[in-house]
Parts: sequence; structure tokens; C-alpha cells
Amino acid sequence: MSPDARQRILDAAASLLAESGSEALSTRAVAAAANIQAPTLYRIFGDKQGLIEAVTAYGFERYLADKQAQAPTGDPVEDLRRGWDLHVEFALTHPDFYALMYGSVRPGHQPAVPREATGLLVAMLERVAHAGRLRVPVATAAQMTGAASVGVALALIARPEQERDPALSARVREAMLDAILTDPHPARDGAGPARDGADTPLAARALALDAALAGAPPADDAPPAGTPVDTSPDTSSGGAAAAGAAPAAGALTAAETALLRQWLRRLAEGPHDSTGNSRAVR
Amino acid sequence: MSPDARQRILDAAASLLAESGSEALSTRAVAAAANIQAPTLYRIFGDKQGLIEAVTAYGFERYLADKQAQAPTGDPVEDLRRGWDLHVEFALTHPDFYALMYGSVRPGHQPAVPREATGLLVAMLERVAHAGRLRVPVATAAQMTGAASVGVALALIARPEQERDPALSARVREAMLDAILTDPHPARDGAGPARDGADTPLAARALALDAALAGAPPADDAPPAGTPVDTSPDTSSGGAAAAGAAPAAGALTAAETALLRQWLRRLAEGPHDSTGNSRAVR
DNA sequence: GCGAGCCGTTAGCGACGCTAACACCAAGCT
DNA sequence: AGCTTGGTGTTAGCGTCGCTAACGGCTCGC
Repeated sequence: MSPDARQRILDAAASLLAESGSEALSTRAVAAAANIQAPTLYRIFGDKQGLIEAVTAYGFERYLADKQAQAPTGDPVEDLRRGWDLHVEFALTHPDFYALMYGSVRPGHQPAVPREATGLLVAMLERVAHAGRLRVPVATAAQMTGAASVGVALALIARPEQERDPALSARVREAMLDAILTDPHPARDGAGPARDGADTPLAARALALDAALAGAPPADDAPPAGTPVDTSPDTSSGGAAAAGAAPAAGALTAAETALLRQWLRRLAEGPHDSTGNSRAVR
Repeated sequence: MSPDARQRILDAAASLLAESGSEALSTRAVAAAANIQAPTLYRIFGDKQGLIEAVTAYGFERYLADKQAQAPTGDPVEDLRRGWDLHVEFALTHPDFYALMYGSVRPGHQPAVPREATGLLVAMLERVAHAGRLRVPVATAAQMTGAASVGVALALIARPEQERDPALSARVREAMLDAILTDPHPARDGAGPARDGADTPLAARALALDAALAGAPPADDAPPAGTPVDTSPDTSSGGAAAAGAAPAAGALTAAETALLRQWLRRLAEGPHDSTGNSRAVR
């Protein structure tokens, strides 16, 4: 009677969500639409949150599979731009999915899809760093661009369609790129302030070396399943560098490489960290 | 028996929300805590969404009343900075309130508190524009900074407390200010970009960084004391650069810098593979 | 005095997330 | 073959939720 109940449930939930919004996504309605009973749903997904995470991940991956083929450009910065635009485009074309993924925040915990998307973002940024174009550490750039892009997407889908400023996303995107990249962009409106300080080459060089020490940039199609995403800013402390993954720096030991990379990131951060709260990097 | 039922309900709902999170905010629990019956609650607030908007507005205004006295500085840009920080600080000190205000997005409609907060933001930006410091329209700047600050606050709330990067907010804030403000920093002598190639091998990168470090005198052990404090972190650093002596590697001590440079030279002449640095990691 | 409107209370409706308990059925073991 | 075993489907129901109809007592203008 039911060849693949899980898939039927996911399809039913996805169409129910796309058509009637997240408020209509009840377990009863999904079970009725998938023509199964409630206990089967709970046996497969555990509880409603498990269903939600599964259906959001399902929709997200289906969208990525459609669009990911266009990703690889030669320029990693351009890839980063396209990643931003893809993110916002997904939010606008599937607002209910996006609201469920990013727009339902519970203070303690982060669901699965944003973490997965952060992995893709980190992979993109590692390629950018490998090209010597990043002037902040990859983790910092990932946090900044991730937070800003989510904020833009939520702001866009929160207001009615005709009130949305279509240029908002690109403006914030370029502002963030200006903040994390080294080079001034070649061809945009010439009003760019061209404010690369004399310190940026040092930071860029440190980060480029750090990226090289981390190993080759991840391949285009392979999402870094194994690469640890060091969310904590000051961390790593050897976990990444020392444990597995010894990079090609044969001249240094693993412990030395770990300490070296730590220093490189401190170099890239600059002499002092902004803001009154100077407890950023101890 | 009930001098002011509305106020009692609001207080009960606020404490219930602050203590037990948004999931415990049921109309039944609020009614029981306020010692009233369900129909009274619905007569006053209409439905649960009305209660939520009222209680979030209540908490937000109470917070604003506490902090708003410190607002007026002479500099409107500094006021804008404080407004940003106030926003993020509110999100971090009252995460459940904030999650209810900004973190529960329904694709069509925007609740009351964000609209009210946007009004304050627009007022601040109008003063900035009046001072001639804005280079984009006020509405544009409001959308950009509003979206980015909400994204930052939600990103900070979403992850556990010890994983939060305390500098993230300031970094994104300054990036947005750089994007919407006219440049107050005097243009410096623009040393050439001195970019290194896209795929420089590891040795070249090590040497490039070593050369950059050679220009900087080894920093003394107290970096922040001597360096002039600049409010704008990323961009400027004009004080340090204008001091002549190059981008001080203030993040590292003299001994660390020495050992770092030693390692860099070992990296440069070490047995790195001739095939290029494409060593797969995972 | 007296109808009119306001307010609190009781009781309950329909829907929700979730689960115990049982029926069935194919597969493996003695 | 007989029996156990484990997975699957089904029924029925528990406790809670948001929300509301209906009633009774209250004050108040007339």
C-alpha cells in the first residue's frame, strides 16, 4: 500500500506548506494528505519538529540541486556573490520554507538547514581566502555575511511584495563584500572610496597563507562534509589543523602549524579589536 | 477585585515569557498567572496574536524608557551607533522577547514593534542626513541598517551563549556605516595595493607575509596602550599607518613575531610538494 | 423601579501534538 | 511445522491548545 511512506509524507508536507503556509502544516493535515496515520508519521520523524526540519531540508536541497549547476565561475568572489543572490532568491520564491528555516528562532538552538548552509558559505569563503582576497578570517566573514544575508531575506519576505526594494539585497551584499574583501571592485560605480589601508596587504597575506596551510580549496561540487566549521572565533587550537588533515607544510610540525595559523588570524584581526568590549580575541 | 486587568495580564505574560520562553506563553497559563478567566483576556486583546504584540510592545517600551535617556550625543553618527548597539543589546538581554518580535516571520505581514523601531531608526538617520553625512536616501539607509542589525541579532541569539562572537555586531555595524555614510576619514597616501597573485604557491605567500612583517617594527608588549584609539575599526587605522612605521603587527609580541618569521622562512624553503599545493585534506 | 450595557464565570467546541494498545504479516530459529 | 520476533498499519484516546456561546450579577442613566 505504501512503497515509501517517508517520501510521500515529505511531498505532502512540502506542497501543503507551499500552498497554505506554515500554519496549515499540522501533523493531522500532513497525515491525511499523505494518506497515512499519525503514528506512522511519528515513527518516521519523531515529532513535529523532526518533520519540519526534514521538510525544510528537503525543499532546500531540491532547490540547491536545481541551481547549483550554475555555481562554478572562475572568480571565487563572483561565486560568493551568486551564493548570496541564490540565498535571497530562495527566500523570495519559497517564503514559507524560508520563514520556517530562518524565521522561527528559539533562543537556544539552531536548526539543521542554517548549519548546512553555513557549511556551503564557509567553503565559498575558503576559496576566496585562498585567492588572497579576504582580509578577515573565514569564520568571521562567514558570520558577517550569513547574518546580513539572513537579515535581508527576512526583511524582504516580511513586507508585502510591492513594498520590497529590489535593490536592498545588492546594496547590503556589496557593503559586506567591501568589508571582508581586499580589492576594490573593478567595475562598479566609480564612487568607491578606495579605502584600502596600508595594513590590508598584511592581513590579506596572512589570511592567504592561512588558507594555503588549511589545504587545497574545496572542490566545486563537493560540499565539505568532513571539514569542521569552527564557529567559535578564537578556537581551532589545533582541532582542525593538528588532529587530522595535516596540510602540506612539511617543514613544520602539526603543533607548530596550529600555533602559526592561530597567529596568522590574530595578525589579520589587526592590532586591537574594535568596540569597547575588547575581550574579543584573548 | 481587578483594578487593572490589562496591566496584570501584561505583567504576567511578560514574566512568564522571560522565565519560561515563548512556548510557555499560552493563553491559559497567562490567564491563570494573572488570576483572570480566558474570556477577559480575549475581550481585552482580541486573540493571542494581540496579546503577543501587546506584551512585546510593552517589554520593548519599558526597555527603551530605561535606556533612551542616554541617547542624545552631539554627533548623530554616534547616536546611530548607539542605537544599533542598543538594539543588539536588547536582543541579547531579552532573547525571548526579541525572538517573538523579529524572529517569528510570517511571509505576509509585519508586526507592530519592528515598525515602531523602524520609526526611531528613520528619525536617527534623518538627523544624520541633516548633518550631511548620509550618501544614500534615508529610506534606503533605514532598510539596510535595519535588515543587517536584525540579522546580526538573530544570528547571535540563535547560537549558544559561549559560541557568540562579541565582535560580530560591531563589525557588521561598521560595514553598514561605511556603506551609507560619507567618508569622514581623510584620504591617506595610497600605497599601492600590492596584491599577490591569485594562486601563489605556499612559499611565495610565506615570503610575502614575511616581507610585510619586515616593514613593521616589532611591537612592544603593550599594543593597545600606545596606539591611538580609533572608533572606526576596520577602515581607518590611519593613526598607525600615518605614524610612518607601517602596519604594526600589534597583535603579536616581538618574540612571537620573531618566531613567526622564522617559521615563514622555513615554510618558504621547506619541502613543499612541487606539484603545487593541491593536497586534498579530507 | 427598571431596562441597558458592562464584566466575570462556567462550560464546552473543535483542533492540536502525541501515544498506548492491538492486529497483521513476513522472516528467522528450533 | 510451530513458534518467536520485529516491523507496519490501525483504532482510540489523553491532555492541551485557542477560542467562544451563554448566563448571572453589577452599576448606571432614566
